[in-house]
Amino acid sequence: MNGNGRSGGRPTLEEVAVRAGVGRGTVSRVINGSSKVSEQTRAAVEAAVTELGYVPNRAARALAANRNDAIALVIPEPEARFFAEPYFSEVVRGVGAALAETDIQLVLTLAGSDRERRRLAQYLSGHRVDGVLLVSVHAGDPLPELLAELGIPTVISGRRSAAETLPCVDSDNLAGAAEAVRHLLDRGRRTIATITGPLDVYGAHCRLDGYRQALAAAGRPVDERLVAVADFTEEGGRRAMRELLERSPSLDAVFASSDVMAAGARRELRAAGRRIPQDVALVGFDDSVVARHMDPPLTSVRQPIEEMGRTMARMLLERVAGRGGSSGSTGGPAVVLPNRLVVRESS
Amino acid sequence: MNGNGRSGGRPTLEEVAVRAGVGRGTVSRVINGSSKVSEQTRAAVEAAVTELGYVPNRAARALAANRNDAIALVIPEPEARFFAEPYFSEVVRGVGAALAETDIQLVLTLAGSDRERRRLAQYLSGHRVDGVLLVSVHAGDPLPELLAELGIPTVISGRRSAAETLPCVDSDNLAGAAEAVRHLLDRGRRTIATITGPLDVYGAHCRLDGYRQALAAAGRPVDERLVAVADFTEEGGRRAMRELLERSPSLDAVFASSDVMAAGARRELRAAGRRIPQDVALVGFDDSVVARHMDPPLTSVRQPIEEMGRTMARMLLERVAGRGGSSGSTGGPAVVLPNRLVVRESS
DNA sequence: ACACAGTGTGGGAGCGCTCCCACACTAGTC
DNA sequence: GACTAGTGTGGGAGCGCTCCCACACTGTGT
Repeated sequence: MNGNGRSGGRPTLEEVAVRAGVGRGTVSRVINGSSKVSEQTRAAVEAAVTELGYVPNRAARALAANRNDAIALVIPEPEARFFAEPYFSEVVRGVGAALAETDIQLVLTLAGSDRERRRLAQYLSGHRVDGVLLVSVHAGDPLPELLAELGIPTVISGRRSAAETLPCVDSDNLAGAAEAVRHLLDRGRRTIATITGPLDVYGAHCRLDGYRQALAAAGRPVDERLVAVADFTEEGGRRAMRELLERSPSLDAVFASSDVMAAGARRELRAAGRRIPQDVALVGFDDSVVARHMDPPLTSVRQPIEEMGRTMARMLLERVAGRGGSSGSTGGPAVVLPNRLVVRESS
Repeated sequence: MNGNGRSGGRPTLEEVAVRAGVGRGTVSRVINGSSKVSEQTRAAVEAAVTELGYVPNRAARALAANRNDAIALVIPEPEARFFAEPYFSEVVRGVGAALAETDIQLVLTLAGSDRERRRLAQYLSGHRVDGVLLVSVHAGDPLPELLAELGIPTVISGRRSAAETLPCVDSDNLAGAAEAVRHLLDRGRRTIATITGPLDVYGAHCRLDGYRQALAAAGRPVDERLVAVADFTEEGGRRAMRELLERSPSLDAVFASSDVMAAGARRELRAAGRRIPQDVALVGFDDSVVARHMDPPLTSVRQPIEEMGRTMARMLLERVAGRGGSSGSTGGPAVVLPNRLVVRESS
């Protein structure tokens, strides 16, 4: 047992106080940026802090203040979709950026099975974090309600329905999809099909609505035979494309609700001897690595994922800070960020 | 101000003790699985814990025990290479898996600039995590030494040199590269070129060595004109490919030290009118999304990244637990995991 | 002269745990 | 029967903070 870090270890508040010739309370006030400290005293304390290299002990602070200076990012691990793409890293980066200025830790939590998710709720109830960020929550997930009951501030990514009640950050799926379709129309495409995600996923639903609205706005009728529902997988995209080609052989453009499905569609189009973009223009959604490296590179709708992460973190911090008081935010708790079309050679 | 969680809030150790009709010390012993508790008492305490739904307060425990039950995963944020690929998610997943059984938190830390990294060291020393996982550390990075000085157990991913002194987990870059080259030889390729990463990166160096050794083992001379050094970027790969084609127009295979560079090489090969794999076989390294979605799909060396993460976490936990004692591990602190070649249509 | 609010400051109490010493009780030894 | 060693247990002390009450000390109004 060598030095356990106590004897001669990190300086404590008390030691700083002695050094500065003031009381503990005063040092605490300075550290926490409280008012009511004379300029002179503050300077003396700050000097002592610097000299001693004082860093507050997080655990002690948490214990005394009943606050943790930590938030959790809960990730539904089995969700291949979330993990596969830059999505994950970008969200993390955004959240990290928002937290960089503050003194708040990011605790990562992988919630795999349903059992693990329940365990997680208990874990979180140990009041180890001040708030929770929930990514890609499904409609039936019990976690959000559980957290609400526990009184833990929560922000989720992506609305679960049009009437989302929880604070959340989403991208404008409808507008993004509409822009993609408008782009295809502008390029002179006449028969634009779409491959959607599962329609019980709200985001997928919105993208389909965007497709419809863009066509309607251009005075085009929406032919339901040009709509194929898939499941966000490559194989699903492929199957959907096959269906579409059978139903409407004359199509000259496809808007897929995800890049991965677009990749599947591309394969099927190739197999059918259609050239991209000469015969059929193809647009995806997500602007993932897949899009950039596809052959030809895929035009895709880019979500501001990093910014979404940043926004989520900021919203959560606001909520954590203002807990109990009037939540403040006027209107709904949903922030919707704009998407942007990245045009490449596939359209 | 509604309930602040104190009045009638979470039960404390004391309350459990009263309920079970024992002392605080005894409950603590049961909670921490200590020996020296009679079976009867243990049962009584466990019953009380369940009835009350007791969850230990992490902060209090940390404060009293001078331990945190948390480790940090430090990520060099600006490293596009780390962030771009599934690498990140897979490491996190592996680390998460190793931690799932334990009660240890994963704190994510993004260290951007060098300044931020220094701040981080202080942060880590004050915000007390029990250990640190460092991913993709460069040769000149001061962080590992800083952490050693602070006495914080550390495990890094990837050796920085052949004589790595820190505990680390790496994949067998040399063997992986050798396998890739052997595969090309088996396919009957005669003139195999390679595109390497920057040779001051140890891993890149190893991959080049693997290339050389595989050729040597097959009794082939190594022609230095078939070696082009790049920088792990797509554009770099492209330039390197151009060079190679100029120097050795008759090459019929290329082993690139990363998928991204392979993607660049592929573009250049296409531009030069070479078909893949008929004219030139192409093999990458990393088995990233890029590889799977390339056209044709890219044969690539797959690193067991998730397992590396798991191993790192386990090593760290071991070190955290056995701090001060004889570190135990026989021999070096480096664990090297095997790579695996994933064969696809590009070769 | 008095009371009074306002401003800075010191320090007690306590957050919920772990550590460890003290103690009761048992069982074996001389 | 007193002495030791071992086993299970209770509870004091303290980890390093924040919270908040008490106390100067000042200035203003009566």
